[in-house]
Amino acid sequence: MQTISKILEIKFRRAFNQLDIPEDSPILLVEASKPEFGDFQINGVMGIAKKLKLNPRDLAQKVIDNVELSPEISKLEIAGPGFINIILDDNYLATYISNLNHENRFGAQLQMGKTKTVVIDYSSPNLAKEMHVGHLRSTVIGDCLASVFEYMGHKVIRQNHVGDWGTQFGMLIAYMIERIDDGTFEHDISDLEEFYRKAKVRFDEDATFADTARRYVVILQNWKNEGTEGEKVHNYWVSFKNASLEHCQEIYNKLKIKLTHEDIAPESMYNDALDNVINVLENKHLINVSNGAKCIFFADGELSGGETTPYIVQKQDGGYLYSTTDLAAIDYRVNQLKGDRVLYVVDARQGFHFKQLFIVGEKAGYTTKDTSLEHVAFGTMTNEDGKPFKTRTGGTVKLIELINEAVIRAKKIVLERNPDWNESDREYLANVLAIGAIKYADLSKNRESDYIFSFDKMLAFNGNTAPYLMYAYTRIQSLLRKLYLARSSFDVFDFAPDVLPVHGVAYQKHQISSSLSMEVRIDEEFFKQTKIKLTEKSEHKLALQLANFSDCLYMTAKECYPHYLCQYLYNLSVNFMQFYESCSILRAESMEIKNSRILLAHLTAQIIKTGLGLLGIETVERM
RNA sequence: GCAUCCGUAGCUCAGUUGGAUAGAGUGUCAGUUUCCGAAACUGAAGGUCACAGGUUCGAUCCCUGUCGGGUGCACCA
Repeated sequence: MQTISKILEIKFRRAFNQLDIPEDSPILLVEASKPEFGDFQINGVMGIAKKLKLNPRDLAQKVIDNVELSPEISKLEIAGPGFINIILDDNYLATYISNLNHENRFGAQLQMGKTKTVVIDYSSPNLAKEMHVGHLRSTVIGDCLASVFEYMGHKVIRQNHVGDWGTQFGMLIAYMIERIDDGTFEHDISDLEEFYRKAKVRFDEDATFADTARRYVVILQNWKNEGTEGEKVHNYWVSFKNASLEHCQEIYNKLKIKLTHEDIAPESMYNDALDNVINVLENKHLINVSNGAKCIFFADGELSGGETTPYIVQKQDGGYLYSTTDLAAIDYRVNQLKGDRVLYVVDARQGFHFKQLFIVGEKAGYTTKDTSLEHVAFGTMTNEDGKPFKTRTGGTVKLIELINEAVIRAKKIVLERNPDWNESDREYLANVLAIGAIKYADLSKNRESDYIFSFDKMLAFNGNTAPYLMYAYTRIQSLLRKLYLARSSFDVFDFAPDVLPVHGVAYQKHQISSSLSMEVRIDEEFFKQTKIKLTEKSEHKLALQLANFSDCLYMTAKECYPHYLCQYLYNLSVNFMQFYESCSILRAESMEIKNSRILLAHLTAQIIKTGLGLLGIETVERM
C-alpha cells in the first residue's frame, strides 16, 4: 500500500512507457488547482508533446487511452491545452481511508522507505544570558521538524548546541566568585539577565576585575593542568551553566518543547577536538596565514560571490573561534552520529557563515557524497512596524515574558467566553491556547521570510490559527461524546445502544480531574464493522484530504517547511467544517451513512490532533 | 562595493522542479440558528503579482536591467 499520488504516478508512468515516452519525462502529478478540475491533475503532457513535436491534446488522449482506470479512477478528462484531470473513485477512496489509522501513522509510515538519521541542531541558546525572543523561532521550528521526522520513522538526533564558551564566561565566573566572597550570591541566579548586566558593569569599570576575568578564561581552557584554582574555576563554571540550563528547561517545559538534558551538546564539548581540526586542514593544505590568523581562502566562483572573505579558524593569538567548533561539530555529527541529513535551524543572517562552513567541511573530508548539510534558515521576528522585536526602551525581550504575556491575554479571552468554568479549567485552556497560538503563528508562515509578531493577531481566535484547528477538533469530540451515555463521572462510557454496536473507550490523558482532557475514542470493533461510504461532494473532498496526510508530511520533511503541515491542517479543518454543515451526522438518512460519517469525523479529529501534536501544539476536549 | 533575501488585495500571508479565470484569512457589506458547538458556515466587493524588457503554446515563478526595502561581509557567536 502506498500513497494515492504514488499509485497514480505509477499508473501514468506505465501508460507513458507504452507510448514510448522517455522515462525521464516528468509526469507532474499535482493536486488539482481547483475543485472543478477533479482531485489530481497531470501537467506533464504539454511539455512532453512539445519535445516530441506532437499535438498536446492528442497526446493527452493517447495517454488516457492507455491508463487502466479501475479501481482507483472513476474518470479522466482532457482540459485546456492538454491537462489531464483525474477524478478518484468514491469506493476506492473510501476503502483507502478506511485503512488509515494510528498503527500505520495515518499512512505516514508508507513513506519510510529508506530510514535516515537526521541530526537537528536547534534552539541553541547562549548560556551567558537568559533565552530571549530571538530563540523562539529556532526552538519552535526545530522541535516541529524533529517530531515530523520521527513520526515518519526516521532516526532523529537532537543537538542543542548551547553556547557555554567564550570570554563572557570568565567575566561571569569572576563576578560570581566576588558575590560569593561578599556573601550576596543567590544560588539560583534568578535573574540571569540582571546578573550579566552587573558583571559587565564590573568588567568595564574595574581593570583588576577585567584581568581576573580574562585570566579565568585561560584557566578554564587548561583547567586540568591548573591545580586547585583551575578546579575551583571549573566547578563554578559548571554550576553557572547548570543554573542557566535550568532557566532553559523551564522555558522548554512551558512551551512543551521536547528538548531534554540528553540533547545538550554544548560548544565546550568540542574543545578537545579543535587542535585536530587545524591539523586536518593543514594536512590538506587548506590553510593560509593572513595577518597572523589561520584562514581558508576560496577560489573565484566557489562561493558565487564574497570569495574575498576568508574563513578564519584560528586567531593570531592562537585562540579558536566558533568556525573551528562548527567544523568539529560537522565531523561529530557526520562521522560519530552518522547523520544522513544534518540540519541547522539557525537565523538566516548566518547564511554566509554556513555557506563557507559547508564548503570547508567538505574540503576537510568530514562529509561524504551521501550526507546533506542544510541550513534551515528563518527570518527575523519583528514588531508591527517591521522593526526588530524589542522592548520600548530598546532592550531584548525575555522569552519568558513573552510567554507570560500571551497567557495573560489568553486568560482574559477564556474568561469572557467561559465565565461559568472553574478557575483551574480556565487556566489550563488559557495555557494551551497561548502556547499553541505562539507556535502556530510562527510555524504557519514560510520560515524564510521575516515575520511580524502580533499578540492581537495570533490570539484573534479565528482564521488560520491554532484556536481554529483546536475548535474543529473539539467540535468533533463533542459530537462523539453525544454518541455515548455516561456510565460514571469520568472514565468509562457506553455507547448509546441504538447508535453503535460495540463498546467505546474513554480515558484520561492528564492527571487533572477535568473533562477538558477526557478523550473519547472509537474502538477497533467499530472500525472493523463500519464501511465508509462517500455520497456527498463534501465527503469526497474531506476523504481526499485525509488521504493526503502522508504526502503533506513528506513534503514538510523534504523541504523542512512546517507551514506546509499548517496549511494542510487548516484545509482539512475547513473541509471538515463544510462537510459538517452540509451533512447531518446524527440525523443521517440511514444507519449505514451515519456510521460512515462518524468514522470520517473521528478520523479527521485524529489527524488534526496528530498533526497539531507534530507542530508541538496540544489539544483540549472542550473549549 | 560584493553577496543574499524580499516586494502578491487596505492589513497578515499562501502559491510544491513554469500550468487553466493568481488563492486564503482578516477587515468591509449582505445572508444563515425550532436541527450534531455561530470561536461556525454561505455570498459580494477588493489585484498593473514593484516597474521595464526577454525566453515560449503558456511567466507571480526562469534570464537581464531599473526602483524600493531587509540582512550579511577578517580574527564576537
